[in-house]
Amino acid sequence: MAYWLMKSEPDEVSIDDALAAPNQTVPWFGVRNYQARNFMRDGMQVGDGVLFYHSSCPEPGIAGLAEVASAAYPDDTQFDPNSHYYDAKSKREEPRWLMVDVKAVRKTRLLSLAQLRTIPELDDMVVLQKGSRLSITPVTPAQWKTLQALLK
DNA sequence: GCCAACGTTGGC
DNA sequence: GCCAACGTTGGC
Repeated sequence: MAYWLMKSEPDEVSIDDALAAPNQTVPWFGVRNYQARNFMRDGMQVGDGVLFYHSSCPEPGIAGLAEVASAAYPDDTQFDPNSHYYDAKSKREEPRWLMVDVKAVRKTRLLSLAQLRTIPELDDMVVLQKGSRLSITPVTPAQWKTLQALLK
């Protein structure tokens, strides 16, 4: 069992959108970073815990809890010339980009980035490191436990 | 809108 | 393989 933080722009897919989706599950399309892809491909397992993070919005922070609901599989948007996520260099026989399904568990109070930075136990969280931009980052069991207590 | 930080591309 | 130039992310 592993834990992850996954960023989503609420204008695109918010925790409310995910909760309203069929089976509270959304495909996590649009990841175009190799490190993040590799986390999905090599690190994630069905049932892993997910912190649903809202980014690029007025108040960025953790907005909900979710879980990994599928293994990694090809992200079809890479083959769609009309998609913002189209990648002309990716071939169907050898898809470059993958996604997983994410099932929303519940909405939480918004634990803002500013608040997260004040919690000493979370100092080492990857997402809080200077210059961190990765849209998917690992979370340690200790960090997860701390956050669960805060988000009860 | 600004800009720091990081990732990717491509010439050499 | 180096590295400059460019593109993107994302907080502010």
